[in-house]
Amino acid sequence: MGEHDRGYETISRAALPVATVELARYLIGKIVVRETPDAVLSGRIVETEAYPPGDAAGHAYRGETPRNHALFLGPGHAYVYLAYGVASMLNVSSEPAGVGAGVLIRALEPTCGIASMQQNRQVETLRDLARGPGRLAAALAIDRSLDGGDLCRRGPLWLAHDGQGDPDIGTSARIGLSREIDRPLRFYQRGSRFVSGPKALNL
DNA sequence: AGTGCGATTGACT
DNA sequence: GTCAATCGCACTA
Repeated sequence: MGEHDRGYETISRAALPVATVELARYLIGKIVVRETPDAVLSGRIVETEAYPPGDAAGHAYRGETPRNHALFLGPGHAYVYLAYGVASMLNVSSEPAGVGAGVLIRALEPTCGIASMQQNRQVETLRDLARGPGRLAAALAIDRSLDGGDLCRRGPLWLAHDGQGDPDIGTSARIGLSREIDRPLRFYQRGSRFVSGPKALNL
């Protein structure tokens, strides 16, 4: 491993919580690494949402389809889909293989490859590069071609530990849903300015 | 085969 | 604060 990725280490499958809500909390403070032929991009996860089994707002609620197949892989696989025909969304699959559930990654604090992210987003402001799920995917050049990928191995897209201590985690209702709107399944790093949503939701 | 609808974003009043 | 853009996919017929 070289300086270009700050020596990040992969997160083993065994280390990932299998349960969706636990995984959503666990991922706060972890690193998403994106490797392209041109650059290595990474950011610290500051906001997630859990979509556990049986959740009427989850994409797996009506059973497995070609689109949501990746949610049914074991923990630690990428589920990427296109929302509103405009924005790609990155999720981490959870629960044992055959059970459809996952965690949406909603915001990152950029750590490496910031110049490339600015190029990908056509935006300069550090705070706005990956604040929001669609922006995050755009910043890291994530699209459906990464759907189903293994996030526990080095490759085009993977998860890493960072050296920091455990962050202070806040909880709230999820954002942008029309169903199951009151469940406290959104998690975020308290006080982080890289968290999306109304500012009242990052206290 | 046709239709309706988002786990959003950015531009505008 | 409101609102349109945009398209893959699940659902209905």
